[in-house]
Amino acid sequence: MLPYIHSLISEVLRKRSIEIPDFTVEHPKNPDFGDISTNVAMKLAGILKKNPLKIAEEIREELLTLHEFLIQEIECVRPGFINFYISDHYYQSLVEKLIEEDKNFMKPEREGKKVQIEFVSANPTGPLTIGHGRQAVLGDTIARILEWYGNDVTREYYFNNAGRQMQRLGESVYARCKQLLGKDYPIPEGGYEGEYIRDIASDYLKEREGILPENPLDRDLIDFASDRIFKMIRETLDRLGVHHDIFTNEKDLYTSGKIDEVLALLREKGYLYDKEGAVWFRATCFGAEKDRVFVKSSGEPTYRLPDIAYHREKLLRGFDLIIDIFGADHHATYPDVKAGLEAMGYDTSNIVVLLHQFVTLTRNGEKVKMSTRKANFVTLDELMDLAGPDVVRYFYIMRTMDAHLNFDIELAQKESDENPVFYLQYAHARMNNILKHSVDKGIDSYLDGDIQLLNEPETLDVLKVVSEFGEVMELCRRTLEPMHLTSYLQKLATAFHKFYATHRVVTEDLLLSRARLKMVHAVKTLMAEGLGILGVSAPDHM
RNA sequence: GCCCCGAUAGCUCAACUGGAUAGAGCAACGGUCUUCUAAACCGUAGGUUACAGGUUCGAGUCCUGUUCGGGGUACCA
Repeated sequence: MLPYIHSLISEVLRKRSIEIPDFTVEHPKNPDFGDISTNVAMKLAGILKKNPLKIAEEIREELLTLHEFLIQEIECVRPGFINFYISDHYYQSLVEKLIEEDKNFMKPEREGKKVQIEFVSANPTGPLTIGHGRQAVLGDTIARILEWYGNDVTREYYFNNAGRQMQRLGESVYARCKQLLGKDYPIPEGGYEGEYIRDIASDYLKEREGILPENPLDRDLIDFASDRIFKMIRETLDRLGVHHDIFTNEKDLYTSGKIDEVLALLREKGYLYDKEGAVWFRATCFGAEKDRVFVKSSGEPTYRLPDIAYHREKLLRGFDLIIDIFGADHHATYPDVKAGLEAMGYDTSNIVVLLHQFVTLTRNGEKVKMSTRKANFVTLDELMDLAGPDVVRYFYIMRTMDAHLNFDIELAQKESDENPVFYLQYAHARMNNILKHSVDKGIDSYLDGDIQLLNEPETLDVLKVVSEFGEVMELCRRTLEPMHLTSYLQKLATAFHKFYATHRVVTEDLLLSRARLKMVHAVKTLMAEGLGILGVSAPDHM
């Protein structure tokens, strides 16, 4: 509806040969200002050097000649706003549209882009934490939104199974094995101290019949440990409803020679130089303050190099859009990756980096400091034990990724009432129950209900919220912020609960009952669709 | 020092590209179930949008500076 009004106004201006300014068409916060409002006259006031209210009146006159039946009334107000009142008929018609289009309600033409989205990407050194959870849900929900638009989305997990972290993991398991064998053997400095390490050590000894390799950095030991941890990670993600299509590991980039290719290309373009035994990249050519080391004097690459090689692979794989989701701590690294790619002559404009702020955990009103190494964290699994996957998913995307997320353990543990998720699910269950009740009452069909009977304010308010669905989805896609959908569904549920409280659906009045049942059916479809995009279940009973 | 995020009701947070009287939930207080689920609804109360300037018809939103909090700024990942 908003783009439609926008185009109507543009048409009027074009007809009058007035240059079209950058103006907004929106739903005003205050219902006294109509269903839709535009500031076009005020934008034109400066250009035309005329009174904005006068301009508004002129545009209104012109619009009235169009005899647009969807618009009931147009009014011009104080500084120069033009407010539109949309006819009830339009809102009522949405009920039929929703039933007819079902899951394609307000969905535009298939976009058909190839999208790759990388997220979570935690190295297999321990269970996923609450911090990883935010990224998992954020990435998956963004993927669902893009899929809704008919894009082909690849969910990808990139991990490092070759570096120093893996060595520390091996050493830690090794130490635990030694201890299990009755030896006094300390966990190395910077090693992993979690209980899961002990379990892995115990299983390792069992499966290898008590034989421990002599070298703590033994490949078999490390692989055993990382495989075990990866299995845990995948089970956790599975439980959360997050499924990656591809797992890419850093080790393969070395064995396949991709790292060397990048070095050769950069060398060829003249962006590398040797200094103090290390290989340096001229990051300053791309706006960085300092040049960066790509290969240490020890001969090992820094993390930037495989990151660049990996992203080069992504570009070569031919995606229309590449999305990376990182925690705020990565904010300094992605400019280097982009610089490296540009140095090789690649266009990085289709790479979008989304940074989310951290998750802080509070327990008894105090912040809990988390560290995987020290194992004083709450895992994502434990969180799901407390609150269930639906609540966890919802909580993670309730907020913009730009803001810190405060996860209150007490609140998560609390039974339902304070959980906004239940509010939505309850609305859905209620709608389902009404439909079920109508069957019990012997109303066998309502799809031929007369939508013109849906004319009370509370009923139309529900449909007004329904009318905004397309705009909200568009907003989610544009900003890649699923949060807008959560607040929309809250709004939808509120409108419905209010309708429910004022109007009884199934009554003696059969015609009215049918009309209302039809609306309930339609809104239930939309609520289920919205929850589905969020990856939250829509229960029929609660 | 420099870079990135944030600061809005007692608490957790909204406010779509600058729009009209800054909104929800929780907590507090008061109402509403013989009728489709009260996990709901209605009402009361709660604000100098961290601070100071600036830009304009109009600023929570944009610009500059300040304060506080988080994260970066490695031959760690």
